[in-house]
Amino acid sequence: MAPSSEPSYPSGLVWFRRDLRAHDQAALYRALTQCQQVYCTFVFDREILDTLPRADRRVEFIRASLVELDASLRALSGHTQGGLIVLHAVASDAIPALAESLGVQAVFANHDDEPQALERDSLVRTRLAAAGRAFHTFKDHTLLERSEVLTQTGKPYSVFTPYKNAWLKKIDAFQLKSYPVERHAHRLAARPLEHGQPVPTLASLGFETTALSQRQLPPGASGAQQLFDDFLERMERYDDTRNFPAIKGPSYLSVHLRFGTISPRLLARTAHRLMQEGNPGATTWLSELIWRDFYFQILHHHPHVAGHSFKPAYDAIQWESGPEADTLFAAWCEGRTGYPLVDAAMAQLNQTGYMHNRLRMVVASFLVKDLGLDWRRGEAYFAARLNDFDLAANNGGWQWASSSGCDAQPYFRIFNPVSQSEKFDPEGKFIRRYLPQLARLPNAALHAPWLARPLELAEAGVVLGQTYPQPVIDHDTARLRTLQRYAVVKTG
DNA sequence: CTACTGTTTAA
DNA sequence: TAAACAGTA
Repeated sequence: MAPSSEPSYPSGLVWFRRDLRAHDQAALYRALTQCQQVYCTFVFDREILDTLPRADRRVEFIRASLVELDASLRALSGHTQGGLIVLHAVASDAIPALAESLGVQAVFANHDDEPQALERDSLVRTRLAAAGRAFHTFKDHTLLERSEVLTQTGKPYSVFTPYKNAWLKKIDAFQLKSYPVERHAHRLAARPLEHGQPVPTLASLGFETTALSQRQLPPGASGAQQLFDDFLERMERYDDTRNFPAIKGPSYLSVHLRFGTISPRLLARTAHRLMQEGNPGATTWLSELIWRDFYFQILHHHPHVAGHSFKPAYDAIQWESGPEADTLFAAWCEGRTGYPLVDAAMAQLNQTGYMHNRLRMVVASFLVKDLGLDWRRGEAYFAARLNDFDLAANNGGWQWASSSGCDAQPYFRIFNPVSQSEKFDPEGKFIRRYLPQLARLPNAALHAPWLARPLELAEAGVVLGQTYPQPVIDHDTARLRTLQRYAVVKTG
C-alpha cells in the first residue's frame, strides 16, 4: 500500500480484541492516520463467552477494562466525540454487520495468531471483502512477530537462546517506539445514537460477579500502570526474587499483557533501557518478554502445537487413562495430591486465577511426570483457570514441562516436588498461606508431611488422610515409570 | 537558494 | 533508527 499524506478512507472501524488501551495501539493509530472518521468497537464474542462458566474473572476484568477504554477514547477526542461501541454477539457476524451499518470502508485490528482467532478473522475478512470493505491487521501485542526473526538460512528459530540473541540484535528504538495516537485523536468519530449504550453489565452478559478483588487484580490501563510503577522499584531485584513464590518478585503484569491494557512496547523499552544501564533484573525480565515473542512465533510457524506435540515422536507416549487416572487428575486440579507445594500452588490458581511461574513448572511437571497424565489435560485446566491465559505461552510452557516442545526440558529431567519445595519455599511461607491446615508443622516436616514423626503431626493438629491427604503417588516409583513411558521417544 | 534545526513518519 | 519534511535564518 503506497503511503499517502491524505487519509485514504472517509471512515474506518477499529475492532479491539486483546489490545484494550487507547494509547500506543497499532490498529487504532493506523486507522486514525488512514481515515477521516474512526469508530471503535469491542465484541463480547458469544462463541467464546458461551463456553465459559457463569463466573469467570476474565470476563469481569475485560468489562472493567472496557469502561476505562471507553472513557479514555472520549477523553482523547475532547469528550465531544469518541467512545466505544460494545456488542454482545458472534463477532464474525457482528463486525461485518456493524461495518455495514456504519458505512465504513475498512476495519482495522491487531494480529491474533491463535488458530480460532485466525479462522474467525479470515471469515470476517471474506465477509467484509464481499461488501467491498478492507480488513487491515497489524503487529501490536508482540515486539517482533511471525517471520521478523529468522535464522541465517531463513528458518524460524526453535531454540530460545539463539532466538533471543537474534531478537536483541534486531530490536531498535523504532520497534520499541510508541504509536502516537494522541496526535490524531481528533479523527475519532462520535458514537452513533443507536449504539449509545454504555458498556453492558456483567449480569446482562449472563455472568455473575466473582470474588475478584480489585486490589489484587486492578483492571484497565490504570491498573496496569499502577502495577508497573510498583514493579519498577523491584525490577532491579527480579533476578533474585522471581523464583520464590512467597515473595513479591514478579511484575504481575501477565494479565495486562494478555488483554493489552498495557503496551508491550512501553515494557520492553523500559526494560531495554534499564538493561543497558546495567540493571541485572531488567535483563532477566526482558528475557521473559522475549520468551513471550518466542512462543507466539512458534505458534505462528507451527500451529500443530495446539493439540499436538511440537516433536511428533512424543505423541506416541501412552498416558495414564481410565477412572484411576481421572481420580488422580481431579486430585491435581483440586490441590489434593498430598504434596504441599503442588497443592498450595493449585489452591493459589483456584482461589485467585493466578499462579506463580515457578509453580506452573512444578505442578506441570507433577501432572505429567509424577501422575503420568497427558499434558493437554493440564493445559486445558490452566486455560480455563488462568486470568492471563494465552494459548501460545501456555502451550509452550506445558510442552516444555512434558519435554515434547521446542527447546524443552529433557524427558529424563524430572522435578522432585519435595526438593523444589525445599529450594523455592524453604520457610514454607507460601505453603502455609494456602494450606493453613499445615501451618503449624515445623519447616522440616512441611515439605513432605508423610515423613514427619507422628508426634510432630499430632502437635501440629495434622491427621494424614483426614485433615490433609496422603500422597497420591510415590515420587521415586513414578519417576521410574515415567522413564519407561518416555522410552518410546528415543530414536533408533 | 542553501544550511540548519527540530518534528514526524515508517511498521 | 533513518529519512523525509517543515520552517526559518
